[in-house]
Amino acid sequence: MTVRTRYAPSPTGVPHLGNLRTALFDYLLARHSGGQLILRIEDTDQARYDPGAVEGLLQSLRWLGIDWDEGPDIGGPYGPYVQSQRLEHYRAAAGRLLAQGDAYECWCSAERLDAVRAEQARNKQPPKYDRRCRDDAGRASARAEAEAEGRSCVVRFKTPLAGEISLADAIHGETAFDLATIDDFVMLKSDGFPTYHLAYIVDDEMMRITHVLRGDEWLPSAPRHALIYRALGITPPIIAHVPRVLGPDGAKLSKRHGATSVFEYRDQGYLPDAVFNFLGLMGWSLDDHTEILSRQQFIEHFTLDRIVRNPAIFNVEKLTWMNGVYIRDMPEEQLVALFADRLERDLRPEVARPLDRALVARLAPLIRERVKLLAEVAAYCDFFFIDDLRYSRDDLLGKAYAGRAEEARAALEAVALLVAETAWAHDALEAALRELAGRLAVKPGDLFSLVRVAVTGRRVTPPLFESMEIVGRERCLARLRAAAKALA
RNA sequence: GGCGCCAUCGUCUAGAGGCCCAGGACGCCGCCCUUUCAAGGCGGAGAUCGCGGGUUCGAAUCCCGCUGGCGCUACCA
Repeated sequence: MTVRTRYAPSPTGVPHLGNLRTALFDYLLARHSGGQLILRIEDTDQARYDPGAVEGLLQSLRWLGIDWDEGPDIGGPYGPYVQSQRLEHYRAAAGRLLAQGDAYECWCSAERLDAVRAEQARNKQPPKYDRRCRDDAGRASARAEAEAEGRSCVVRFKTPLAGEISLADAIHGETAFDLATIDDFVMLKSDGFPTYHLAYIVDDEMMRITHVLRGDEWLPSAPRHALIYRALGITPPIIAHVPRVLGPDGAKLSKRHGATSVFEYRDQGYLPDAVFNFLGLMGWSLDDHTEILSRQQFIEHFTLDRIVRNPAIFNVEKLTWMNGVYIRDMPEEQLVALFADRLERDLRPEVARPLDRALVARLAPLIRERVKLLAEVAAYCDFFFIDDLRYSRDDLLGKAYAGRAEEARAALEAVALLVAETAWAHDALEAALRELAGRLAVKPGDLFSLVRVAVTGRRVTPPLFESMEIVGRERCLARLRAAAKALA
């Protein structure tokens, strides 16, 4: 039997990292076993429906490099893959359940339901539907009221009043639930749309899904699902309730923890490979030491039994570290393209575009091991592109030359003289400046710092002499003289 | 209130009775390298394996209880 997994998000907002992690697991499981990943849109909540969300969902998956075999955009043999287009199937299933006596119509008003729950809460009772419509008499009177008010009904499952139902979970094992604690839950809403419980079961069955991965917040509803499977005569798929991804304070990941959408990470310059790797390790591990895994390795090794049970707290610092690893390990050519694109976006507007790729290619090796986020690139190398450097007098003088502007000015003049005549190679430049430092009786590092700011406008830069070599003699000279002049 | 899930360094995790007075990674601290910053190398601090009982010659690993955190308890998913 081929494995068929599905990722079935609700289009209710921006794609969330936690959800994406589940999608990643679905993808990995499918690819590991040579099966298929199905994408299905669960838009059964008309109130929360966000029309732009589907496109965002698709984009975020594509960005992460997760591809699917059937879905709303590409179709497939079991379509449509959007639940709002499959209402007839849910109605048919509900009809069957009704006919079998496993469900009943409930005509109670929302107001009555609220009142019942409020009363239960006052009495410290578990809030549950009081089953007024479960028997014919109650239903008839409720129906009369409803029809007088022009309301329609919902369809509820007729949960057995007593007994137990047990269910198997691929991660949590077997759990038994007391049926007495389970409500007569709604399967079909009054607007004709199904609830999640009915819809996913009908679809998974029709779409031949073999493995269901979902957040473990669904675990408490699983016995309801077991009831539906049984009543419909469906053999349940393998179900795995995966632990969730939480914010740093242990609460549900939300905007106040910083970025929750993949797009924000993408825009900051996190690489899809790094995010993929990082997410793949949230709740799953290969062994006791492997941190960096390629997509292929993930696919090769991913199995359900190595998913942990406890929730994972999202740790951006580790993601950032990992991103740095990916930047350092990336093929040169690819990195240059990435840097160039990013620079074209981040550099001051007066810098002419497109950028000189050959120049980017020269500077890339100088900064690649310093950059953890693409967003940092410009700060490391903007001086290669900009001549109008902006720095303060204090920055220029630094600690070493603080209060000794005249000495600094003289030193810069001397450097300029050397720079004008030294062979244009970083090692020659370094040798010359070291020698000058000796003559000036200053520490080489102090002199270099002065020159660094004069030439780059920054106190933190790639290696100075390699940078100067790339900036070029004339531009270096101009910058040194400008700095000296500023100190005069 | 009811039901359920979870519980190893701050964080991600390894661990499926002896290999563990608990290993790796991020982060943190120190040293080395060094023109700044990184990267890299070396070293360190950091978990009485939530607590209490069992079972066992022996428990992070099995059982029970407790505590804590979280989730569900909607005509949301």
